[in-house]
Amino acid sequence: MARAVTSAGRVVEILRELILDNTFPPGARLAETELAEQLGVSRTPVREALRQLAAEALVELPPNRGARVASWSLDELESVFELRATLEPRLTGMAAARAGEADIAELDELATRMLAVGSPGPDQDRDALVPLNTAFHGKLVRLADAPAFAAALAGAVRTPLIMRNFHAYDDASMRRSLAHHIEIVAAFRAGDPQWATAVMTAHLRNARAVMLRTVAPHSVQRDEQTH
Amino acid sequence: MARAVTSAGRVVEILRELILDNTFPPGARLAETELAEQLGVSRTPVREALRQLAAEALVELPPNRGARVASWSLDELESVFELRATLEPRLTGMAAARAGEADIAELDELATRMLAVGSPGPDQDRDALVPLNTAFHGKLVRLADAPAFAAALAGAVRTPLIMRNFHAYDDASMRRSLAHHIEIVAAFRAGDPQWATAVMTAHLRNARAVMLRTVAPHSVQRDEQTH
DNA sequence: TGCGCCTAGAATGCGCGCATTCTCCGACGA
DNA sequence: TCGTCGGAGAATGCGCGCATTCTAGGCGCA
Repeated sequence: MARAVTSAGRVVEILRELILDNTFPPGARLAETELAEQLGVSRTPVREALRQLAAEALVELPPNRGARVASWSLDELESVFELRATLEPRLTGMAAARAGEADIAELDELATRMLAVGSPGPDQDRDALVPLNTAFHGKLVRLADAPAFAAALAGAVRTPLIMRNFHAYDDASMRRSLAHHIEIVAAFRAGDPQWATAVMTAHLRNARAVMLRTVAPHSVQRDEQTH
Repeated sequence: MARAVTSAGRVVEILRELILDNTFPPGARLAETELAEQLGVSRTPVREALRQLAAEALVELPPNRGARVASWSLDELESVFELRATLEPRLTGMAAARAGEADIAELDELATRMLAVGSPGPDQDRDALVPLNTAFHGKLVRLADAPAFAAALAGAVRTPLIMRNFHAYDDASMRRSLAHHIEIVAAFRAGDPQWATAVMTAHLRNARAVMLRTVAPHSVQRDEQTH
């Protein structure tokens, strides 16, 4: 990602990363003064950054009451998956129709590397999966070349616990997930958008099942402080 | 809509309305100093508002270069319709499954009033359609009770020329559009989500055709100034 | 006449400080 | 003991001003 040239832009990137990393958990207070001090800028760029993040639904910003990291209820998380399950398969189909040889090779490379580092066993490295997975899905989004879809999806993916949590996968689900990437590449190679669409649907349903098992037991709503 | 209590919040609402109203056309410059003066506030809340609107993709905000109203290419507009055509039918189906008697009566009322004020003839009032139409679609969104869908859709609808332009409809398209609302209510009453889904798909395809006829002739990209 | 450099003006980026509002906590009364 | 009231401290809302960057127009030179 291109480094922002303004202070406010940098603060946005830093805060977004910290929120998605769960360094600031849902409900955590984001005090302007404190953040400004820690980041070495004045309150002004921090305020602007918080406004932008509020528009992205990453933080809540009630008037006169300071900013907190947004919380997602189970219903909302399910809704996010439902949204992805609606958008991504269709988007994958569009991508399949447009992918050239070089694109397919790139996806193949990513899927293969994910299979290598993600397969259950002594060499498994779940954290290494995150950037590869992001790259894979990002490539599909770019191939589809549908700006509004990309924007809508970006909003949906901007949710903690999503796209960033491979530790929750049991071995069987993980194997399925890795196989899906490979199969999507096969569908691309076969020039079969419907096949690709179907696999992506399965991919997301699998991810949804993992999420439900992870989140259902404990509550998602939290109200931690960070002092 | 609840009035914002902060200056920055009010500025956001005012600017958003002015942009969607096409008072500030795509490409128009939004100078902080000038806006602050006109709105009777300092530059600080204006800056924050512009940041938020930039996050909503309503304005472009390149560093050190001031804000301009975002432009939408034909491709992007088509993509917006594609997105709506993907989300709204599904969302309508969900709404159909949840609607109670009172909800259906409310939708019926809206659809009937739209038919009354929108039907071609001497009493036609295309501007009166806008709030009714917004209310109808908004009711569907609320009924579906899918927060992520609602957010994604809100982003898509925040585009000039969309949902606000009934003047572009020819008589036949207008009659179809009005009939669709009535038919959706019928599908709800019949408890048939698939029927509702299908009608909504047709509704959006019809709207898309109108848009293409409207926009295709002239370019959408513009670069006006407002001084 | 056309191209490039340079300067004046204006606009943005952001630090700073005061007025207002909120939160927390102790005192008072039921 | 519980609930209400009130004040001190802290945080937010926003106006203001300076440093930096961009833009426009004029001048010199090829």
